Amino acid sequence: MPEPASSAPTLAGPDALPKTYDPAGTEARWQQAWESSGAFHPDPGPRAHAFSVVIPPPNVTGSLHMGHAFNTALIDTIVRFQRLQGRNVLCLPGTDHASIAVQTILERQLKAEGGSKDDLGRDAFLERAWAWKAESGGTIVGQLRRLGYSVDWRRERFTLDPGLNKAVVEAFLRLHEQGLVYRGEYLVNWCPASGSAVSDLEVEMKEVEGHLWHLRYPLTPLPEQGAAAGAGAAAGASEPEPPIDHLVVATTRPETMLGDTAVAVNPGDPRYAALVGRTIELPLVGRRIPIVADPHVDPAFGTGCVKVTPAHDPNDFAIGQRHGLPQITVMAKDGTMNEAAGRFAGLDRFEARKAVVAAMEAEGLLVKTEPHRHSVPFSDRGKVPVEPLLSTQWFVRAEPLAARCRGALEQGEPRFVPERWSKVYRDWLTDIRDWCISRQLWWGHRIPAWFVVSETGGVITEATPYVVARHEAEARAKAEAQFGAAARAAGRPLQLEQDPDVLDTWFSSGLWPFSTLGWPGEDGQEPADLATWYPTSVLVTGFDIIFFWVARMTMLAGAFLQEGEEPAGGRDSWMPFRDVYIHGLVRDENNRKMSKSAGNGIDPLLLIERYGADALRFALVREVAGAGQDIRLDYDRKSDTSATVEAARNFANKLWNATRFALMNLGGETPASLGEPIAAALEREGRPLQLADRWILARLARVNRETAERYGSYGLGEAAKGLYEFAWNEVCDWYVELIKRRLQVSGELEGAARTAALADQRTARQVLAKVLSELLVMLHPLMPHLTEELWHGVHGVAFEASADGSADTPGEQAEAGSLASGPPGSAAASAFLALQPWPTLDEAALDGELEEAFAALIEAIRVVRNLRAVAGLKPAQPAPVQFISGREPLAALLRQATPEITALTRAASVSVLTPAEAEAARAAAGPQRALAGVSGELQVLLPIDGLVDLDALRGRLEKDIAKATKEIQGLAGRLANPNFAGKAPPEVVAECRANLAEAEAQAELAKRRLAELG
RNA sequence: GCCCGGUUAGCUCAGCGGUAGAGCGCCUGCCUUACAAGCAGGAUGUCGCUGGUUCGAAACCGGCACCGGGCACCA
Repeated sequence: MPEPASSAPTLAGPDALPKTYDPAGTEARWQQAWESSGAFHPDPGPRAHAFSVVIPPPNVTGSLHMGHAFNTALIDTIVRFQRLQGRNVLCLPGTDHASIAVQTILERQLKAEGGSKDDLGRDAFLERAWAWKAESGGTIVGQLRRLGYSVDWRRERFTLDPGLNKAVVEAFLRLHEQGLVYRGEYLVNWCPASGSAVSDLEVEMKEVEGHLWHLRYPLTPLPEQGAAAGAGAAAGASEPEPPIDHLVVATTRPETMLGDTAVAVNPGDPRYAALVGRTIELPLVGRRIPIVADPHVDPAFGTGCVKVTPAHDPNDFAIGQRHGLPQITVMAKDGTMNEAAGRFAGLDRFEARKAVVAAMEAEGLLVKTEPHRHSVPFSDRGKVPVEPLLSTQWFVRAEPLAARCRGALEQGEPRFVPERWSKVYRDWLTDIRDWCISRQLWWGHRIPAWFVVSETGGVITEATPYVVARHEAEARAKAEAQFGAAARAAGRPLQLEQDPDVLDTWFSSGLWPFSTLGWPGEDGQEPADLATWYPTSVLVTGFDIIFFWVARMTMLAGAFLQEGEEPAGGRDSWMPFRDVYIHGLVRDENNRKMSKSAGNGIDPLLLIERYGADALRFALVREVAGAGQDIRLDYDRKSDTSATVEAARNFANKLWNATRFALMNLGGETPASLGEPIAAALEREGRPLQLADRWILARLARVNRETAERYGSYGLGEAAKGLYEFAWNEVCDWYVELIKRRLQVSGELEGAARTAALADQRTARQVLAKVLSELLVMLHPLMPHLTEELWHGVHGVAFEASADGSADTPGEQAEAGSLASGPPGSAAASAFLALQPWPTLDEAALDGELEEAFAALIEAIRVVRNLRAVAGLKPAQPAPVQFISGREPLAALLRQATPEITALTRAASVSVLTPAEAEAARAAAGPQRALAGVSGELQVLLPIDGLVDLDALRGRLEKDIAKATKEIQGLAGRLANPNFAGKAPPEVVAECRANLAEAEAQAELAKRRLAELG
């Protein structure tokens, strides 16, 4: 093992650290250190101090995509901030078994191998599924770690693991006891591809170009003529119309006609009123079916006649219920026609469609075929049209659960961020339909129901009685109690068979916020984790699963975390989360949602390898300023690069170098050894805070306050942007530049001058150390690895930590480019930046006036630089600078900052004059050729006769004049309006006047200078 | 049909009553001993259209157009 290079933290020499930040080693090292020290393993404690998040468990369907990285970045930023705030933070990770998705993948694999799940058998199939889970789950967990997720891996859960299964069984049982789970035969969405029922939510309507076939259905002839023919009011007064002998119906699914059991017309439709009650001879089938009147039929659409197929269409099903029509199923579960379809039996449903149309045409019953664009329900997973099919399934009665949630929402629970999503949630909970939860799949939670098959000849039928139980023994006991005696009397031993089906994945996901915390617990004892961390503080997820997941969680929590009217366990709410932070989706460069199936996903690992996890995180979070909005990630597929992430990487590099600069200039000291820069104390010591110090400390305090406020209220993008600007545009661009002169005490100084310079140097060092250190803390939630590394560098913690030899340190620690020589041992775990307190806000440092004044100073320097650039002065060419200002605060500031101005503008000299002094000088010496610029009321002159490009100067002045003139026109126009002066607030009017005066002064100055150029 | 968003610089987006901002890109000049993944300077917009409210509208209200999304769905 290489020696934990004692040279690495020798930060004084410029050679100690490379010029560019290399994230790979740093990130791996800290991930390892955080984990091995248990930094993110909280213990249960008082609820008051707790903060908890359960992560949305990714499906074990392969690997993570950018959406997960985005979600992770947001959650981790939030929980890391809360940790810095001193909360007892639990962030609980896990994965979801994704029943149908995983089964689909496995079946596809088997098919490719020439087999099928039925060849394999249920047990072997499940074995294979678990092997898949191990692999995919491992990949995903590895990716989450790579992002630096500060979760408690000890508490990692999988929706199919034993603890969660216990919760699922318990939930099913209790819902069943409450009558909220029932079994029955209904029309469900059947996915022929996966051979299972799916819920309404798993169906996606797609517009397709289809046909509308008009079919002629002959009426059954009346036994005797005339009786009913003239009875209809429609016939009117005139000639009796020829008697109607058929109806025409239109359909998009002709094959379903084989299951027709009626034709319906609107009850108010005069054309057909007389026919209601008569019958039709169903073509191809020969069945005699009634004509019924039902308000569902729109008389204006098509012919106003609708064929009714109760077993194959939801609307028809409802009509059938109203009229007591038989339900004839003509299709099998694999999407082929069954025996009831007569000669069409065995044909695939789409083949049958063609065959039925052909047959009707052959019989002269096809009236016409129209192209017709309409919506067809497709299965989300199977990607084929779903078939409404009658079958016996388990359902959750949704309305009572939804009602509780609607009630809670009226009380503001949960709080949606952004608020508008609450409406989407509420609307879905209104007029909700029952939830079909059984799936004809193998991979999932087996339904805890046992059929007493001995009661129905050894097979499961719709009529077979069942018991719901926690396990087979309990089922047997229950069955024995209910059916035992009768069965013995009848001489047939009780025979049980567990329901072969599994539960909808979302049933187990719906329990996630409490099942992961130990619900339902043992023997009625409340689990400690549940007591501490339920309700969770916030759920962070995409808007696309508000119905699937968010609403299911609130509904199920309402069933279990409530005792009577009160939340269980003495909590203040049964809701699984206080806030729901809804974010958008990550879209690709063409604004398409990134998804695996669309093939446009970007592997987060690719970007992490190129730019670092911190850069990716920062880039993603920075993009979310308008929360709830989708984010578009630019990406060049040819080169696997992203300008957005690259910019974040550059920021990381900027921080690296700022720290490098500090370490080279702090003389080996740390914030602790330097001590806090306290204004009063420094004053007493005769080395007071300088202007720039006070300014940056004022800015630091304000940024501290703003950032904490933003992090705490889901303004993560704004927090990121604010810190970026502060770090780069203020700390680096100005503060560091301003103090360079003070940090480098010249060796030529002697005696008292040297003592004073060294004292002032210490002041600057103190401020720099404080600003940098606190900046790193504030940035930590966004860029955890880099800040952890730099913070250790600044604080010199690495020295102490490496002193013990770090027995378990991996070899890579000593690599070049690491600030810390190694992660601290467990004893030093609390020395992690991740576990530091948020910097105390220094209220006294806040100074709005100073910030404003300093902004003016910066602007003045900018004007000088601009003038120099316009005049084409060489960067190194010194030039005198003259400021003319009548405003004392600024003038004083300029005088005070003369050394800084000199350094930052390459000034040969700096003088600050009042307008009167300037006039006097002018009168004495005559006009001088000079560059002139204006910033507010401040005039800036660079008297550099002979050095300048006169044409460029003229151009510049003419531009100034034009600009000022335009401004004068606008402002004067406003002031000329009597209503403005009368109605606008006085301060606005005053500001307007001041601006006008300044603009006029600017124009005049520029004109004068132009004239003086000759 | 119902309900949400969006339309601002070449691109991605902030701003949400006081006469336009950032990042990237672009142009000019700089290897200034923290950083060329950088520094300094610069250019760039009838703020979708149209009425209205207001002293004042990118912002508030009405209408329209276009783009995106969700829900429901008539055979």
